[in-house]
Amino acid sequence: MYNHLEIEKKWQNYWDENKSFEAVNGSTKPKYYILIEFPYPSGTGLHIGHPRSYTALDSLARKRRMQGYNVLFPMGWDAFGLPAENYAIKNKIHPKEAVKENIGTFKNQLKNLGISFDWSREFATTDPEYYKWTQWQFLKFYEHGLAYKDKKAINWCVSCKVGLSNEEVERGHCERCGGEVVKKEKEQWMLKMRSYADKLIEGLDETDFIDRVKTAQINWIGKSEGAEIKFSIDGTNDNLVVFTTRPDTIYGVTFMVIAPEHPILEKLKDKITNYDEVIDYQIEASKKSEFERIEISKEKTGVKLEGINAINPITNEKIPVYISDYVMMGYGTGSIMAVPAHDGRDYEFARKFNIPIIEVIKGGNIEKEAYIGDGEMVNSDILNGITNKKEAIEKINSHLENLGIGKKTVNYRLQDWVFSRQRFWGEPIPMIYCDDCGWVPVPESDLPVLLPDVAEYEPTDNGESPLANIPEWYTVPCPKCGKSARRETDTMPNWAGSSWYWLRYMDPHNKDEFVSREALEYWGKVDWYNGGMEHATRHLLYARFWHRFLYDIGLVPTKEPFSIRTAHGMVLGEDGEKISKSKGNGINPNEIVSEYGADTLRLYEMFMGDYEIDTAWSTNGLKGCRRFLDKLWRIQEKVVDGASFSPNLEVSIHKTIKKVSDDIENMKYNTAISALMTLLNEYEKQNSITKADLRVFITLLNPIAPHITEEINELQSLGESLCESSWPVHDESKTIEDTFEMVVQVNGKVRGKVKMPTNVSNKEMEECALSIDNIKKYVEGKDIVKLIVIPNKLVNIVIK
RNA sequence: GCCAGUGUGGCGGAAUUGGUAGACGCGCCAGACUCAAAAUCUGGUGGUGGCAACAUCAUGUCGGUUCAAGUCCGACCACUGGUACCA
Repeated sequence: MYNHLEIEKKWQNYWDENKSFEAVNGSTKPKYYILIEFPYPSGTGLHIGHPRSYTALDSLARKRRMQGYNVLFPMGWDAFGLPAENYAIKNKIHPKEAVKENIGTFKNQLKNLGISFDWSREFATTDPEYYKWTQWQFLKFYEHGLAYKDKKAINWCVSCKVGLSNEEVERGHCERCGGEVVKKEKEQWMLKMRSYADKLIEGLDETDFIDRVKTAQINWIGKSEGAEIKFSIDGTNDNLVVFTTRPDTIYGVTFMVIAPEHPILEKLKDKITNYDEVIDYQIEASKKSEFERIEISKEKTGVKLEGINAINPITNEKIPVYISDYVMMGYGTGSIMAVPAHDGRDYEFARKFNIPIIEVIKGGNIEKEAYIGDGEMVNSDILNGITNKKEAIEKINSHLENLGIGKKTVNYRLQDWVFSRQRFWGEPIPMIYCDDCGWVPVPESDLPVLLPDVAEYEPTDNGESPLANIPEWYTVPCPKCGKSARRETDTMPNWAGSSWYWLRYMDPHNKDEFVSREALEYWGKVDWYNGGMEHATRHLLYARFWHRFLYDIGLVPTKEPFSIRTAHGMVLGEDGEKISKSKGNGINPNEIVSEYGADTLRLYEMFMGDYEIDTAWSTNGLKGCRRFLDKLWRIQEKVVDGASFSPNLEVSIHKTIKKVSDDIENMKYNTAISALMTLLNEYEKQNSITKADLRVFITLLNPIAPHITEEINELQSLGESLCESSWPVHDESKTIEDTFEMVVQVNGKVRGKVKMPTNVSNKEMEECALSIDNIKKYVEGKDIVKLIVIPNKLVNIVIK
């Protein structure tokens, strides 16, 4: 048994005092930038899941340093956000006080884990010196026309009283509080992320993100190619433009549907004879929350617009127009051409409202259901007889284009980023509204726009930010004309500060620029970025958009911010369930560290399973890891002088160097550790081991269990401290055993095993295989059809 | 519905990418040490049959390819996460 409390503190102090992990800008060593998502410093401290990703990337950082890299492995705090604000409301203290306290707790916990962060670069997104530059970058978006204010029906969380982006809504509920989300018309600052949709898709080619992250992003952006087609309204000059991915089915259009909120209704109200009914339906639809619209209304509802008809531009037939909430204003054009024969929703609607159904693709039975498969085109004039969908679409597209009634277009699921939050604890949006000049940006020299020190942080009931209650804060002279004007009182979303933080780490104390050009050029891309899967369509998308914009305006030298992106699995409770307060299945990292030591916790979290996959916590498993470290501690009794490996350990050592080196690169820490366990078991069987044997072992283990390995290194005087040593390199020729166990199969079943010298000829293997008693038993009296020999592995005898 | 992931002993999980299924760890059983316990050490440990050698079954299910399949192909089932009247 060793005293982990003493040893771990000792080495943590050593690293601090020696600045062992500080990165140097402009060093001649090759650079390597490792990043983990900085945490939100909550009041409850570190979660047992945090050390999993932190240790993994810490191990990589420590290995890279030993491999001679100038490693940047920074840490900071994503400290704006609702929890701090809610805490402040409850306890009547300024959120910045709560944040300060929580950061202290977190930092202390991280230090106790021995994570090799470069603390000299630490900052929080709530530091005015930092958010000054977040505001500055917002002004750049504004300057380049990518930030605009618009009145839009946005997602509104009823209980937080705050607008949310699409990315923040989960199944119709607020992702933070779980409260109901409704649509609400509100003036919002928006960032034109949609115009970056293609760049965000293409940019993925320049990254090494794991596939499931790439797929999640591509799906979220939701690119869909199709056509816009103009349908005129009979007897008017008005048109309805629809978006469709299947223009080839246009001959099957028997009605149109428009969203209840569609602006054309207002325009046509004099022609619509049942306008009262329309209004009733609109009111009904607006009362439904997004959630209800999806979950409850399986049954199609709608109202026919009496008194008007649309004209199918290709057949010139009159078709009815309906409003229905199954068509959304927010996607496409808010109106569709309905092809009931070949679309499930249109089919349902047509059945309910007794609308004719025209088959245009052969292959299904339209009496029973809509047919969505491929087939021969029928009832389609110029398209008749075509069986290839692509061909049909191309033909009709060019036909429509020639007639001037349609054109190819692309639609995206991705929306512009709703960038306003009606909250106190966020970066103030640096804009001023003047009655005469309109929106005027705050001059750069006036940045940062600081948050005021006040006592009340409650949002107002009319949906305004708490800042709207503070006239002495928001009343300012217009920067343009000097007249009294009003600051924007909304603040930025929580995602703003995390959309460029990796850049600031490169040059965190710069007072003149958000980051210097030299630092940007030197550090380039983040080489390896790790974070949770839950951020694949949120933070990671915002961050890439933001960075790409900075690239486009020449502020950063790389198109994409991150090269490798990995995602860790969650640590589940001992019961296999997601850890939550209500289940009471939480594990306190502080207790684990003080009882078993940081090395044990680190080792266990790396050993518990595949890094990418969720795994249940097991205190017994943890104890097993401590047992391994105790064994390592005891192995010191066997050490004798010796500068080379023990001859009977040499092969195992070289194999282990290779295995551990490869496994760390591939995030397969669990098998790296099991290889080390196997090697230690071998060491234990020896009467003595050399200093070289021990030194290489603790060097390989050091990235994962840095404290105990440094201590043993010092106690046994094995060499300079491990954090200043080099990573061992294996000798391939020494990884080969001189014997192997030959497996002998008969018809693919293992029937015998025998030890053979490595690299014997195929012939010798065959002969030896056939001489085994148990094999003879099977082979006797049978014909040998084939003999398959895999050198240094097996012989398979195929008999008949 | 669609997209992604997962499915292997009592448990967490391995399997060199088509070549000994179950590495390593946990748990359990037996033994050693001890007055005793803990700790530690040694041995055993997928099921079934057998004293044993060995045989046989076994990687969610069913089928296929192959000398050989956890791994490849085809159908399906279950769970988890994401997403959704997306036209």
